[in-house]
Amino acid sequence: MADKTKLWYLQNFNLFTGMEKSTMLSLDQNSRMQKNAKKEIIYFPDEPNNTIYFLKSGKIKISRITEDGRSTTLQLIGPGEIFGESAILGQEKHENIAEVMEDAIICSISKDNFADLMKKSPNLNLSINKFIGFRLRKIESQVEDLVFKSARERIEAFLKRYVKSFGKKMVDGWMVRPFLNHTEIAELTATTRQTVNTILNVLVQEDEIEYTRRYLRILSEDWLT
Amino acid sequence: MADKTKLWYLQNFNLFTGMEKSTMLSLDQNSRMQKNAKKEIIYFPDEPNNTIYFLKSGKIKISRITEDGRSTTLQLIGPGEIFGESAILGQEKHENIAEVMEDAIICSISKDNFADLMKKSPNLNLSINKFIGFRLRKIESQVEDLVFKSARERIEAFLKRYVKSFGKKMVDGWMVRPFLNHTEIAELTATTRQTVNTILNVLVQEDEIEYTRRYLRILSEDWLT
DNA sequence: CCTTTTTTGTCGCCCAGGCGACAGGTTGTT
DNA sequence: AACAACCTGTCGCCTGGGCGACAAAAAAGG
Repeated sequence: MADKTKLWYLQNFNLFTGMEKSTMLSLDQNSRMQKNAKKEIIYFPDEPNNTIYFLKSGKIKISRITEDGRSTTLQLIGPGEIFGESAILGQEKHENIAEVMEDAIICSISKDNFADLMKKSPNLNLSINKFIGFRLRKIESQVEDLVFKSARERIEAFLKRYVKSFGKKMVDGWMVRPFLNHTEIAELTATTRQTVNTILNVLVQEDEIEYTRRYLRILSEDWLT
Repeated sequence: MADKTKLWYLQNFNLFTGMEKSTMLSLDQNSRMQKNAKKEIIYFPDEPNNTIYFLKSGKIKISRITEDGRSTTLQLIGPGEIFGESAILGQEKHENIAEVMEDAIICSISKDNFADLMKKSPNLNLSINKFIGFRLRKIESQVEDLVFKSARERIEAFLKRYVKSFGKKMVDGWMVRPFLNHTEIAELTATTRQTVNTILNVLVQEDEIEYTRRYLRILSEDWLT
């Protein structure tokens, strides 16, 4: 379990540490920066898939939508992570939707340019492989959670991961701000808004957490493990 | 939908078509063959992860087990596919269990040798990337299914995929043999033995399928789409 | 401020499907 | 042929949690 939790925040390793100077340089030359505000969509399903994105700051939500409009979140992308990586995995069209959750600064590069870079830099290749490995394992454990865990367990597990990836350690526990609303948590945990609400309140009752619309605080360090 | 179904059998592309002769040769030299009977375990969770496997014939089940013994199947590997690929994705220990479901012939190569090969052969690298891409998308749609589909829908979807990947087209529909038992189907669809039993019988009533312990036949071509 | 929109909080209904239990079939073994 | 081991078929109970509905609170916008 300790190991499993590690997985979710280890991924924040910097993709470019130890990268050759030349690679960094040509990455710099071939990429472009953009700013995107909350709620903007970076890509839609069925759009051609030819760009890799690096998130400098903000948060991106990768999710799936059914024809009848229900939606579930597959990944939350944080600063230092990449997304749209399916382009280098030979996928022609997006199947997911990428939406900005918190104002973001994004750096992007065409898949062709990136493929060239990967050919030239074994280090980059290795890092990317590792990165994809993380992704794969994350989704596998998401399947495991869906199959074996109750709604409450999924929500708790999510809170822990979230606070570890995005929170700060304070004297009196861990703290994240801003925090998500109930609908967003529901989509992340495959539950409903109402259930999230109830369970969150139970956790408050039980003095595990403290939360408002602005922030979430985990009171006891122990609870995180 | 048509496209989504495609995904599940497209993966049977041969990893080595268009491979350089030299690569094939050194693959041949560095790999070794083994035969494994049904129920043998190829690897366990927590074992170090330093081999890539190619399945020549038979079937392998990749699954996860909880401490209390419940288990769910993540992937079924068929002839022509690889498994244990997480080794090249920087994972040190197995998290899944690989079990032989039908007597298998397996070819294996150490991850170090394989990494060397990949460095030398851009084609291999490309194929592997594609392959990993398929894996990733499969699991993503598995998450989608778990979240949005009913037990019946999941079982139906599974039958369709299964028969398309492993079945033969006959004059009077599609046919697979041997077929799985109810517990195995339950683990593949995240349901229970009893539910599988009931739904299978409903499908027989409705003249969609015909099945015995030995085989499964899909009666109407239409039903498959 | 006052109005509109977005979130949160709570209830009650309802049902898909998990689970135990047990009976009858089938297959493999010696 | 008889026994063991496994697989299929069926019932009935029981509950987690989805879903609609609506009220209260908070935030946003003018």
